[in-house]
Amino acid sequence: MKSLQPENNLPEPTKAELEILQVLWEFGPSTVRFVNDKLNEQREVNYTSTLKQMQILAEKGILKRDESQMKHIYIPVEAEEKTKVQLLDRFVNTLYKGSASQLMMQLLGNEKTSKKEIEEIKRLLDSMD
Amino acid sequence: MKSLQPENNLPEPTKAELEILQVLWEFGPSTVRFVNDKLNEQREVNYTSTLKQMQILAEKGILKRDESQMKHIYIPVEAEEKTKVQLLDRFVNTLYKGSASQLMMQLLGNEKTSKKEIEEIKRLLDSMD
DNA sequence: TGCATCGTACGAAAAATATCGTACCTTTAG
DNA sequence: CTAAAGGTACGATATTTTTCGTACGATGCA
Repeated sequence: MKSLQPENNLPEPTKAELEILQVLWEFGPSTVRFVNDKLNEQREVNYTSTLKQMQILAEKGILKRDESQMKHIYIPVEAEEKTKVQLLDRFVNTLYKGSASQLMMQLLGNEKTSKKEIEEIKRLLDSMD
Repeated sequence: MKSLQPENNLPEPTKAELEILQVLWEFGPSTVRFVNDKLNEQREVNYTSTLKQMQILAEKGILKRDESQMKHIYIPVEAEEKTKVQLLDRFVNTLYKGSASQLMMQLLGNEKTSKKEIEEIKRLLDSMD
């Protein structure tokens, strides 16, 4: 049986894994309890489910953990930026054959992208010269 | 057991499903045979696997098919743009809390985004006024 | 000390995805 | 007409991802 997973580098985080990463990015290194509480603000999840996920993430090398305390602290191995860049890169490649400007066009054409956002982007570009 | 799938609208195409959609977008309505051949240029897939996927896509309402011939022709229901916009939207929301400009910053900061791409983007923005 | 509370470990079930084998129908070349 | 080639249908199996139940160790405190 063939695999769809990209053989290359680090494994792509799954949806549930991303949810957890987001919490860690936003609030910094945390315990399972903390992450699970945050998740439950959005949807019901069992504590042990979150625990398991975070253990898996640790196995995969996406998180590391500090076991010196009884309450283990989990920490993302890679910085938020790096992981996001990686995901973005894959996204652009998959959907836009690597063309960032094509992606841009859709962002700009999207009504949900506000005038304010567009202004922000322009300012960014200008400041790059 | 809880579901991670967004309850809202149309189901998000999976990886394997996206592969198929890309072929249809690029080459227009096609037979399973054609799509499968294209896929096999990239990786080994059994004909019946592709067939099954496309049937599932049809069930989900993502593809429709013309059965008037023996060789069924599959056609994407939604236009390429619409589907991509939807995926992009979800992507921005998930990773950047809906901030398009934040996504932009990463695109621009990414070394893989060439000077040429950046120029292209600038031209785009200017032509929007 | 005894027990409620809060933690981790871990196997296994459930769900979602992806792949394939086999049956069987149609078309076509000979 | 018949066999080979090529098509669809569809259940079964694999794989991956997600969730949960149960066991059991630490801690805190009456």
